[in-house]
Amino acid sequence: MSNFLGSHAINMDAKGRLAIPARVREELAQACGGRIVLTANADEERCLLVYPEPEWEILRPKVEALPNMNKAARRLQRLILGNAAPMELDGAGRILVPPTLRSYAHLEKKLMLIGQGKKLELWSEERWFAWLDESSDDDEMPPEMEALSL
Amino acid sequence: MSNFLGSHAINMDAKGRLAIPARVREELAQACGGRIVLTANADEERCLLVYPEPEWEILRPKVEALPNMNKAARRLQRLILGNAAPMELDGAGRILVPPTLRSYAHLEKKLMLIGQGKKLELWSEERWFAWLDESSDDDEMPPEMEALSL
DNA sequence: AAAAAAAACCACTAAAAACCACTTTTTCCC
DNA sequence: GGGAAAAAGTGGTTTTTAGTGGTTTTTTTT
Repeated sequence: MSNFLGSHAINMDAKGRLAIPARVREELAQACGGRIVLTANADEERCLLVYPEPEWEILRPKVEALPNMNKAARRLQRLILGNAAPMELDGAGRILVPPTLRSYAHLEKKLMLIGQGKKLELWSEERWFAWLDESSDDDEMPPEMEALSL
Repeated sequence: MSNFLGSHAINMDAKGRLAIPARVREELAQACGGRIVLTANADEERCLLVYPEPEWEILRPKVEALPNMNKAARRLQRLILGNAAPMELDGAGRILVPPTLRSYAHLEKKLMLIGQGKKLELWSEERWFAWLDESSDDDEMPPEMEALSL
């Protein structure tokens, strides 16, 4: 199973194409033959999520099965399913980010690609660094997190 | 079974015709030979729902069978059944949205078609983006959702 | 029967996707 | 450490396909 780590600065060209860094490209080739699904992140951080297709196919049914008379569940479904874009890397190892996703995550030229284990996150560089600077206003931790010893 | 994903910007012409994006058109052709049912969404979001006919025929009896001494159930029935419009794509892959549904969902020229798994949602572009910007005022999550790891 | 509206058909324009070539950076070997 | 070769990243061009708009024919209504 894929295990994405580290962060990479990348540039998007005028057509919305972005070259996946070679290291990541190799991992993607192995995990899914370059077949990925790009979608919106559901929480308040406006970034995109990059799933290898097999990973996405684990997540998708869970999201579709949520009880959608519930408002929070509907929102998650609309964001995750409603923004999902399956795609393949082109001959030069690039992907074309659809305009709707580009504007959702406020992507301009300079981007950051962040490894997150089974998936990757794609941020506007500006927003990534702004987020890093945010005070981690002490939110409630789930018990699994309380028990961690880093 | 059909599995609609992603969002598409589309324009409705002066006659109320709207061209289904080619990707979606292919999925519809496969799922139902282009035979769909268009109806109103029942929750507070004023959008339309697009069902492939087989999918609709699974849903319809369930809605009809609801115990309609209940006010919420009656409302659901009136909206879903009372607005349902079966139709087929025309030769150019377009559908003609009935005027009543057009006004229900406040559809003007610019629309968004949102994949939601077994169905699609059709929004006024303006309303879709307004909804995206809404704060996800922390509604109660169903337990299935609490347990998700995206 | 005529006129108007709706539906089906056809043609043109624009945008997206695939292809190709060049430049820059990195790595390996001398 | 320098040079050469290979790989990676970037940009442009061409071809195909999708979207848009107009026209004609058929049906319905007055």
